[in-house]
Amino acid sequence: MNNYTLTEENYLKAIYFLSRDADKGVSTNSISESLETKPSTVTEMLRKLKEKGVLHYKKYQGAELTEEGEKVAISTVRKHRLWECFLVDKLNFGWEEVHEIAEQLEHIQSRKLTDHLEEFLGFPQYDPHGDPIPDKNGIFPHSSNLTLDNCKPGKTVKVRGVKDTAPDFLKYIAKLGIGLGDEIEIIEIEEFDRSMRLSVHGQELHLSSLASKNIFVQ
Amino acid sequence: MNNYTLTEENYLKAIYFLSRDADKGVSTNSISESLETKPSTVTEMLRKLKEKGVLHYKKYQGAELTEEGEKVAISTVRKHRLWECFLVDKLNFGWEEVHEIAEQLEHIQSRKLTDHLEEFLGFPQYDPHGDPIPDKNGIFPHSSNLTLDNCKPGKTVKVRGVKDTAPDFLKYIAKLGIGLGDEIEIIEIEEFDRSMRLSVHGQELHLSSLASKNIFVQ
DNA sequence: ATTAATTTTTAGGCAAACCTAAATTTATAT
DNA sequence: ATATAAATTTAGGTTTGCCTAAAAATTAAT
Repeated sequence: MNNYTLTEENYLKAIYFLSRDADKGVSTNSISESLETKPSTVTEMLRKLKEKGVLHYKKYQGAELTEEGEKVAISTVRKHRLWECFLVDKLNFGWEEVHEIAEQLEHIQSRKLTDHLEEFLGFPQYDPHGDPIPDKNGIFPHSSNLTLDNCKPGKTVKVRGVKDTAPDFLKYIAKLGIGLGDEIEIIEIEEFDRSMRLSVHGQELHLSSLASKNIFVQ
Repeated sequence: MNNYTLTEENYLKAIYFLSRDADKGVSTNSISESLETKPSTVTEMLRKLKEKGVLHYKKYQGAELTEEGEKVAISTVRKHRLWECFLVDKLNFGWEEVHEIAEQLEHIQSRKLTDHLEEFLGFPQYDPHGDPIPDKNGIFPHSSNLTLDNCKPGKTVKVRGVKDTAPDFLKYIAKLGIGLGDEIEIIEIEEFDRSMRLSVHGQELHLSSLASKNIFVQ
């Protein structure tokens, strides 16, 4: 998880954010725009990062992070947001002036530093801009409002929790084979009732919008 | 004063410290040793830094910082030591494990960050190793302000005076064999009461934190 | 004062990240 | 279906900071 250059971390972070919107591979051009480098530079970097095993990449097909790549990206996001908390809560910066400084601080390498900082700040769950802060295992606070019904077809998401913990509901989704940490692929959304066709563990199933609104995902 | 790369800052810092010992120009070899790079690399860098106006340099004559170069070096030292205070005082790091992290943090560029951090820490004058912290104008605290209780195990310091000159106290330390100009080596600091085990004239002795706070050292 | 040893510099290269310009592939429009 | 446009990749360069090996200057030793 260590041993990535500042530049590599920035590429991984950019791809991480871009892949939330576009649900195919992230395009060379979009990365180039986001990082303000030329597309040719991005191509070169993608080949290198693929070699390193942090992303999947095929010529002209765009990039997608591997698990390792996502770990690095999330760790960088975590550091960025914790430092923003520090700057605003402890050093009295305005929330609008901390981004640039946090861009530098997010690359400081010391796991222990990050964890101690988090403790010192009282384990904040959101940064001054309201963005969620992943914990040391890369888990985002699940009250982040992203529920399954907000996801688009084609997306694959991870179950992070449920809003209403009524036993009946828990039993219901358990029966369907949906549990914490499971990967759900959204195949289709029925327009008239917002119900969903999903794939979980290779099994296809159907979920009402009442249920999907109650499942927190990431 | 801005716009120096991480590497440049490290060269300037190294030359700054080396020039305290050697009072001629700082030699290529000593810099090379200090930074663990090859002498040829140093030569190249010296030419570049001379161009930038941060040091004087003539072939085979060694280097000396200009006023601007010293400013940059001192600013870097200031940042390093403030961050060390932060890590030890706020994040509960041990004083012996903070150097490496501070080496990274010292290169974060934001004047405002440094000054806010200093204020947040309560304008400390010495870092956890007992080294003086220059203020925002690059002025070091006069060393007569350093008291023994601010020094760390392993350090050897010289007695420069006492804060409170009550006769009882003077008699007390005289009895222990501590006098003006004496060299004191700090062997160990007892965590719970900040009392110290010292070595003076090869003799080992024990001193309360009340006493150590009253002794000026250098 | 020469020679030997040491220090420093020069010369030529390498890797990381960037660039421009040209070629190629994919997507779009008639 | 073909032509055009857009996106992407390839090819060849640049700068920063590092390296090794060889040459030159300085310092030390007889």
